[in-house]
Order: sequence, then C-alpha cells, then structure tokens
Amino acid sequence: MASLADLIEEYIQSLVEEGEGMAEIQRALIAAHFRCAPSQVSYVIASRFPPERGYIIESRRGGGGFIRLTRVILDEGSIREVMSDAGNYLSQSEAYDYLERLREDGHLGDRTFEVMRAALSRNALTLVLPDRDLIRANIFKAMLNAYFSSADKEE
Amino acid sequence: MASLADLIEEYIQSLVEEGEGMAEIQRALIAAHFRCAPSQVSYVIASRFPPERGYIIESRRGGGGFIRLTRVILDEGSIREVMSDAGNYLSQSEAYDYLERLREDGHLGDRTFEVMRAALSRNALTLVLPDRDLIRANIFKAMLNAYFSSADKEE
DNA sequence: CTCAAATAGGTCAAAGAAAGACAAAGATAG
DNA sequence: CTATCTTTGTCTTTCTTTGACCTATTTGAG
Repeated sequence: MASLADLIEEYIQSLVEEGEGMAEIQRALIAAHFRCAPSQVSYVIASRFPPERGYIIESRRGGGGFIRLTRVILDEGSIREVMSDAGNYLSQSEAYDYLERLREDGHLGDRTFEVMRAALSRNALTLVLPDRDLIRANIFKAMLNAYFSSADKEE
Repeated sequence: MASLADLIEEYIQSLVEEGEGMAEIQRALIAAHFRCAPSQVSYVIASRFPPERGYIIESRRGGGGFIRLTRVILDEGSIREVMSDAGNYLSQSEAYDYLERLREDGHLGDRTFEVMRAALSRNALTLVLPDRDLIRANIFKAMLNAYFSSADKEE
C-alpha cells in the first residue's frame, strides 16, 4: 500500500516535471490538499528530494512564502565529485539516491544501475552496522571507478 | 505432510505468478491470513525465495512498508548453475573465474564485467577472511540476478 | 515610521507502523 | 538420537505521521 508520503512525492514530482525542472510550491496548500500536517510536506521534501538526488531546496517564509525545488543536471565532469561526496560511510538510502541521480542524468545505463543497486543492497551486505556502511562506500567507489574508466566500451 | 511454511510458500508463489514475476506483499497481512507469527513469513521468504533460486528480495519498513519479490527468468540454465555452484563462500579468484567464463560465453558485456570485478575485488571488500568470502558470494549472486532480470534494457 | 498581527515555512520530538535479526523451543527425517 | 527444518516470540531498526513550538516576512493601524 502506497503511503501518504508516496502520494505527496508523486504529486510534487509532477509539479517539477510540469515546470521543466523547477517548481514553487506552498506547503500549506499541499498539506490542505492531502489533509495532513504541513510538516508532512517538509518530511516528503527532505526524504524524497534531497541534494543527493540532485535537488536544490530554497524557501521563503511569511506572506507569499514558498518552497522552490530545482532539479540540477549532473554534468560529466562532476561525477568524480559525487564519489568524493559519498565519503567513507554510505547508507543504503544515500547510495541509492546517488545511483538514482546518475541514472536520471544519463550517466548510467538501466542495467548497470540495477547491478550496482544489487551490489550495494543491505541484503547482499550482511554485516553489522558500522561495517556495512564502510564496505558499501568502498564498493560504491570501486564500481563507479571501474565504470567510468571503461568508457567507450559497449554494454 | 505439508507444513505451514509450504502453504505460505505456495500462496506467495501464486501472488508472484499473478503479478507476472513480481509481487509486493505485506508481511503482517500474510501472517494474519495464516494466523502465524510475522517472522514466519520472513522465514519462508528467506528459505524458499533466495537469490540462488532467482529471486530478488527488496523491502521497506515503517508505514506503507512491504516486501517485494521479483523472479528472474533465465533463458540460459548455465547461469543459474553458476550461481548455485558458487555456494556461500567465494574467493576472489573463483569469482573472477566465473566472471571470465560468463563474459567469454557472451553473457556479460565488457563494462558490466569490469563493474562486477570491481565490486568483488579484495580491495573493495576490506574484511577478514571468512567474512569476506561470504559477502562476496552474496554480492555475486545479487548482481547476476539483477543483471539477468534487467535483460532487454540497454547497457 | 513603528510595531504588532497575520502569514507561512522550519525544527524537533514523540508516537505509530511495519519489517529485520536472532534466539530458543518444537517438530521431523535419517 | 541427532541434525536439520519449522515456528514463535522478543527486541531492534527504519520509515511515517502528527503536533507543539520557533523564526522569518509582509502588512496595516496608529
């Protein structure tokens, strides 16, 4: 069953697409539309549109206030940057966010995306917690490295 | 005599078939349906739908949580064979041999080969020895399943 | 102009929801 | 009898939802 957060995410997503990568929303309006607490909308924005997925979040309070979401496309040169942003510990959700972004921006094929996702899944990495995130960060960087240094090879 | 686990397996199996290879189930609902502990459902999933048998297991906790099962169809029986041969522990050299063979047989593209190799490398898997080979086996199976379940998708 | 009211978003913690991990007890096959 | 498989229960982790309180902006009365 899709949670309320999922529905709100979908809704906001459609607004962003409609605005070709940019949307200005009013928290209270969306909350009213879904009959939920305004902070629920904040939660959705924080959890579904974070910088890891390539969104810039700006806002203004008071009369005529808004929350602006802008999708930033990752260029070829900034991929290394993503890798160093990832750091030495990486949770599953952070890792998935990065992958999502790389794919959305056309730097990763669908199949490679799925393979990497599988390698980074909590399921495959049956370790206790500080270890798991450390190994995940290692694997993440190793795979991206391999992928981007074997460019111009097909599949 | 058919055990409860067998009945639950059958039931979930039918859901997967109904969904043409994919099912999203709610653990608590299934448990209620069979009047058993929720962890029983986890047991069935772990014991009857493992990666060796070609299933991908994903899940989400919390409100609106679910367990998603995806069945991987392998036209080439040899790949499933490789997976079960691989066993629960896999050394780097064994893993590399399998990858080499899959590539030679045309089942793996060059780039995917490199990515998988990186993920399975001793370098990425900075763990002590019994652990390392166990995690490697997990990752290996997860990646193969992901790769072959996303056939027909490019790169 | 000044400042208080109205407007609107931010933060955080607590409660609720649902799955995961694991151990222990029970059943069964060999 | 023993090893393996099943079943249950308890505790943990993760994700969602709400509510109370805080901060920033605008507006308008005096």
